Amino acid sequence: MPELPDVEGFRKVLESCAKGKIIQRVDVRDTGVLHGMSTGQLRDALEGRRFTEPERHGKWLLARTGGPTLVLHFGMTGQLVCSHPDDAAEAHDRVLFTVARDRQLRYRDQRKLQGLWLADDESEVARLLERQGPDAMAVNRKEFEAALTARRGSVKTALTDQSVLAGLGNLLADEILWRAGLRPTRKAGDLTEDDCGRLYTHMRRTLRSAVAAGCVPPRDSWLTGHRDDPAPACPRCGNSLRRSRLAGRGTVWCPQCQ
DNA sequence: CCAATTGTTCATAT
DNA sequence: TATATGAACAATTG
Repeated sequence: MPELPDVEGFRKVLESCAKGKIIQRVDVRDTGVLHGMSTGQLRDALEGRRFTEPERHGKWLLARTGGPTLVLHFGMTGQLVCSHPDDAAEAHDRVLFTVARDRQLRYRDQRKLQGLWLADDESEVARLLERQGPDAMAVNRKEFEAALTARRGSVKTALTDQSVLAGLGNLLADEILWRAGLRPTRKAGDLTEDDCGRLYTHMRRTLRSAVAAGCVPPRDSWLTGHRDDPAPACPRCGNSLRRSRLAGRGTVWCPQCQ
């Protein structure tokens, strides 16, 4: 699930649930999600600290404390939820942060593809994010165009490559390309200035709606709402959508509109 | 048992 | 070097 809009939603969960609150207790129920630290090290680093304004870059969430920064990635199935400490932990609640008598932030993840990192200072934060391109929400038109046209591969591969542009995943890339009327297989380097402009505009519009919804919404008018239909039809022209495989991922597109 | 799944990374091939 | 591909990671579903 988690692409940029989902992670932005998790950032808001962290903000409303825990910003300004002191971390009273850290409970690790599954050490498999900890990267490069032990339970004790995580506790020692965070307990007694206060969560400050959280940040997001691409699909990464930075939980700052004024001291060490907790860095989170949600893989395909992770989420961040705000619960009551007395609520029974669910099977996939991996780490619990008690921040008030009645508030507990939970890192929940079914598959444990990513997890939690701890950065002692800004240079360690930078090291963790060093391979990330500009954030898809923050990038300006010129940077966007420069990043894309420098690529020789397909435009979909470029859009989902986090080192080119950070935040777009498989669903968003298909959705944006469909709206912009561009085939996923088009070479990024062959895009005209007009193509790039359209792509940028649709990326921003799509992101804005998806961030408002907290996910890439499976609406009827969106391509995403039909990609799992048995015989998917294009919500714009009604023709059958085509499925293929690109960059190792399931890709859906409309041969008529794109 | 097989394939597939929204993400990332690594090895290998081109 | 840059890019493409498939495997691996883990867990679950069809």
